[in-house]
Amino acid sequence: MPTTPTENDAPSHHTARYAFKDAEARWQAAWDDGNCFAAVENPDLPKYYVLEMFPYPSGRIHMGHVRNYTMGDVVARYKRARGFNVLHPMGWDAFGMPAENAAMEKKVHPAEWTYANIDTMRRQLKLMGLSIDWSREIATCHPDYYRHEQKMFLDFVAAGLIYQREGWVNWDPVDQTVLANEQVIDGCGWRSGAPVEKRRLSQWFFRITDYAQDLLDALDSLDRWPEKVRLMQANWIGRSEGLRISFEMENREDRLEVYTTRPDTIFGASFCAISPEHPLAGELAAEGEGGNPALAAFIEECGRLGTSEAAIEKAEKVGFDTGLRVKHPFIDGRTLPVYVANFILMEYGTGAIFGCPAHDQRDLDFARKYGLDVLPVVVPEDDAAFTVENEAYSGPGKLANSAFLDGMDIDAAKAEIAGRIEAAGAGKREVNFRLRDWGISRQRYWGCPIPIIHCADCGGVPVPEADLPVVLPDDVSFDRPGNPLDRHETWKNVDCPSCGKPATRETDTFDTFVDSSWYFARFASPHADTPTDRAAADYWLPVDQYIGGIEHAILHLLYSRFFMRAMKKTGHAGMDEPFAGLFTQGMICHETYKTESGAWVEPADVLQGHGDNFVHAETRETVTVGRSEKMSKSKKNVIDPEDIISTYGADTARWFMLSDSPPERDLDWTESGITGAWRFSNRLWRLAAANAATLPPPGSDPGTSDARRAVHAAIAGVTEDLEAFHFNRSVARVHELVNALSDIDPATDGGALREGLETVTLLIGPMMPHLAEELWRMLGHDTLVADSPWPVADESLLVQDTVKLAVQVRGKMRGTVEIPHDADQATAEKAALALATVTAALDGAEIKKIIYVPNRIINVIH
RNA sequence: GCGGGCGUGGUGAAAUUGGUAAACACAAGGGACUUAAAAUCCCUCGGCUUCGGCCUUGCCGGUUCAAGUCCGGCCGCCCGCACCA
Repeated sequence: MPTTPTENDAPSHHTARYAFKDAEARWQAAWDDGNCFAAVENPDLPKYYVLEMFPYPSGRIHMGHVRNYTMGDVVARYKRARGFNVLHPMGWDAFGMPAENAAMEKKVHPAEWTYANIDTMRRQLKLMGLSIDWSREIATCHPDYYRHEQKMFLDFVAAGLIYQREGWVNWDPVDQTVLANEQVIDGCGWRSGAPVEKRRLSQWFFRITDYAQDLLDALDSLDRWPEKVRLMQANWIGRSEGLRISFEMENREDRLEVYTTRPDTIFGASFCAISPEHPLAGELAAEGEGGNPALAAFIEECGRLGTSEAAIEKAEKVGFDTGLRVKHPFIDGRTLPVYVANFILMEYGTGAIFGCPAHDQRDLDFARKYGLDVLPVVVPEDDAAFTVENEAYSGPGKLANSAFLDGMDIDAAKAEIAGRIEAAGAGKREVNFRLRDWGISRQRYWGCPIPIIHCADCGGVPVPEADLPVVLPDDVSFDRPGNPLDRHETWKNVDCPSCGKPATRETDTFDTFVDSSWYFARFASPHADTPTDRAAADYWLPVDQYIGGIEHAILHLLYSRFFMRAMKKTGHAGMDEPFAGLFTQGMICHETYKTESGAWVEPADVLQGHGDNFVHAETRETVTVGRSEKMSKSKKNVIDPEDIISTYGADTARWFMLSDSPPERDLDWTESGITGAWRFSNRLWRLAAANAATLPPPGSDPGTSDARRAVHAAIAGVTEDLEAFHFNRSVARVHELVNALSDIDPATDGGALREGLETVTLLIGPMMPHLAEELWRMLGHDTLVADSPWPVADESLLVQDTVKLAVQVRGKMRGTVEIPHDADQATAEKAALALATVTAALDGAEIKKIIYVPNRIINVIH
């Protein structure tokens, strides 16, 4: 660790330091006393809702939070200064697994653990000096919050937005719960990292697929979202246009429904394949005398292989010839074998395909393995000798070997087949989505109870509204794995609200992503008796600027978009899209250290020896410096924000977070970076402290000094950069301004220096709010920067009388000339041609052309 | 495999969207102040140079009066999705 700066050293102007500890506490109290950041609906003012993704109360804040909330606070304070009625709230995403893990490991109740963490993190966030309306604080684990979630669930059920069904689910064997598709990453649970298994369970689902098309189309309207996030969502929704074809089967009355996006390749079809979970597969295994034991065994084998997603990905493509054959729809007398194949997904399309090996790699692998025909039916143009060996061809070309399609391009052939199939009543055009309905049942205690009672006679009965909320029981134990609600007899066993007979509560709780799918709406009216107060929600929503990590590009951001639509349908909100503007920040990275034995080492335990040699402080093992990676406990490369804040102050931490790296990019935590920020805050403080006493009073004439141009250029520049989220450039411009102010002679240009110091104070207000208040007071003001309007640049000062014009000869730089601003071409030419370097470069040659871009460049061509 | 992004000094980066490449900072080196250190202040800081200049934004080519920026082709990293028919 660096030397801790001591406060209040010698009073010399060269060595005195900013006493940040006292100042930061003092100004935070002043903002509280002034109730500065309380948001009140006011239809006469333009509103601006700034929101950072709310934290999970894991224990302590980390650097990612500091960066996230600093950016949000800059936006909130800047917009306030620009006259907006700003809403900037904070809350806690407080349900979830870590609380239960803590309960199991530390024998502490999840609620107690969670609320203690919230207290710690609230205290830490307050140290940062954020302009938050704390009166709107919410925690999703509190019944005052989740009772409204239960109410909306019942409304959603009534509106047909929710259903219950049994189905295959992703089961996390470590967390002992179901995961949504979005929560399975590379075949493993997003939290536990354990390989996910397949289980069949009864689950509640949100009908997000009903909105697939709308969620896709509306992405175009989100013009203040990163292109990357919109693209990721579009890919996730995964729209595909194709054709459902109904194949006639030999010796069977029913038909085989197949979905394809390549109907043009129908003449190249050499087999059909169905999922092991397809009903037909089961029927064929059971039919006839004694059934088909080999097929039944194959299906069972697929089920066993398919217990983990990871296994599926590595599994070889295998099939089983059922002996059944289907008739080719366009070739009389041609039939195709029907296989059961392990790579066909029941959940997509119809769970059945036709295989065209020449134009699909999977089909080709399958055909080679089972000796099926490979007939190319799309041939690239100008390739007479085209054949398919081990690589399927999926590029453009003309149809061949395809009867009436021959010579067509792919699109025409698709249309032709679709038209004929539809005319014959043998299928129809169909749109399919990759997106699945959102399964929200979790077999966990620490979540919002699903307000349903299961009755043997009445089925799943909604809990009557009068009985809401269904509150989690406190008396639970975590000495056994599984869900304690399941074995809580008095909580679980209740009478059916419909018929009065004994019944049982649903013991599953909501996926915590449900909690975070509407919290932004609750912030508009956090104390309302209903989920939302429509007047408040209609005033504040949508969130104008949302800020958070890219890791939520799909999960949280897609769920919330769906939830907003569901709330609109049930009258709880009036719009479709929750977030008008989205900014995704980069991560905080730090160097990693490893011993020879491969163990990670904390930066504090590393000693630097000679040059680039590092050793472990205790063991003296050689330590190698690894590449910079995302700060994480497992890699032991974390820096605790509270240490930094207590050593350097919140403003220094905030300033460093905004400096150097563009906010969307990863930021490398460096010791020198934070000390640099600390030195700058002191330098600025000293500049003001050294001059405050002798400056002319507030409101004095700034005079006509040239220095004023730098002041107003800084206003214009910082304003532009903050609007565009270019915080690192704002920081650079403030540096430039302070450098310029340091050169002003207070004796001759005191008015200009006052204007400059006041301006820089207001400009850093959103970024280093405590220091800004301190300087403002020092400069003789008794108002708060937090209540002060943003400075306005004097346009007339931005235009310089003369400009330095770049001079080129045939595109090569030859020097610059100083000419009047907006000078005409003749003036510019005369000045340029008078330049010695220009005459030398021309060497008497005839000038053919002169290109002149006023105030920028002049290019002489010979 | 499919989709997307990125590549600029020792380092983080900037470049008014085609118009003086390297702003601002960090690190480094030199100096001042100091018994000394810290803090602070000043200077140097892309490369080569015969001191005239020449070269320089991953590599090759193109468009243009002019290319870090636009187009084509390579190379290298990073991210997302992935048996989706």
